[in-house]
Amino acid sequence: MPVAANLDTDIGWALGVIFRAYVKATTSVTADIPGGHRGFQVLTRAASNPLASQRAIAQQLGIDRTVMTYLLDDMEKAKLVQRRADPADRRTRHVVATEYGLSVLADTCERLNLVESHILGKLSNDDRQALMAILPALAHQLNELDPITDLCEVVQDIGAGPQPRPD
Amino acid sequence: MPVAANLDTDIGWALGVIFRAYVKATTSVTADIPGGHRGFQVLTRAASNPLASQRAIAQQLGIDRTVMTYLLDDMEKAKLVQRRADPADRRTRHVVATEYGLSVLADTCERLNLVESHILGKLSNDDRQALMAILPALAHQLNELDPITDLCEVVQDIGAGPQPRPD
DNA sequence: TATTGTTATACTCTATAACTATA
DNA sequence: TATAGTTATAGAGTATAACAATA
Repeated sequence: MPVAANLDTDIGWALGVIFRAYVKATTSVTADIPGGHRGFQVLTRAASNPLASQRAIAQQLGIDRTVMTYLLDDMEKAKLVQRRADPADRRTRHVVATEYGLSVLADTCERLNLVESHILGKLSNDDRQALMAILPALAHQLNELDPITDLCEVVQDIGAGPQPRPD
Repeated sequence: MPVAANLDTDIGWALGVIFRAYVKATTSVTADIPGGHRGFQVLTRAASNPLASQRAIAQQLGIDRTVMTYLLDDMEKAKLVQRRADPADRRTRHVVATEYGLSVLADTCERLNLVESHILGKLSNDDRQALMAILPALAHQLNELDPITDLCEVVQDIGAGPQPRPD
């Protein structure tokens, strides 16, 4: 029986390897920020939109709202951001970056670009530019296309499923 | 102060979103296999190379060797693979897929391709083909380029680091 | 002594639900 | 009633070190 799967065509494997490598490589770069690369992303959102609520940031970044609470607690302790009650709806809190947070962000960005260059290192210029264009576009699509969860329905129509386990 | 970082150019964010979407979407597809998509990858390696040792598979897949032990315990209980002592070096164990394991693998592959198509759904044909070529190539490079760990040295040369925290 | 694999421990993430305060 | 945020708990995943067997 020939096996169709090999690692060269397994996108999941490739994504995992690349993502892990990215996280590993950026760990030292984002060491100043609680939560590492995730804290960095929160800081980015807070800096680019001072009216962003916890919930909005969490949704955009795929972070659970309960995790967001802990993360922001740490980031506030580190003086990177501040929570401010929205006067219009006192349930929601805006996350705003402090001056110090902005300086850390700028510094981190600079070093992050170096790491990204290193990660994408041996790709040709064409390939690199293609990736830098396609990856964010795809991510945006997936982020808006919310219910990725239920692919089982799509998939269960194709056949009888695997053979019963020999017990 | 203009902020250089925005999410559109943040490869880390894009990778995270895409990887999480992939894992989420494949969870139901790989439900037959202990460890989900990771168990699937182990099964793939075992099927494509019956002489692959635990250590070799773990290294290739970026799985800790202690995790590999638990994972293989579960996969053996599920009758998907067997451990066989290498006659040449009795410390190492080969991981071989069972007949049942191969059938589960084939079935899973089929459904996985559907999920991948769905994930890459709205990309143009050109973009999809570009991704399917670049991603695995990059992953291979990163996997061989072992010491991704120490980018701090590269990075620490560029400047004084962030400003001191205001206390 | 070095390596493969196993076991045990602790630590970090994450998911879930219950709770508050607002609307 | 529904929503934003918080808190507490339990579970999964992960890292670490100590250990046995073999080289």
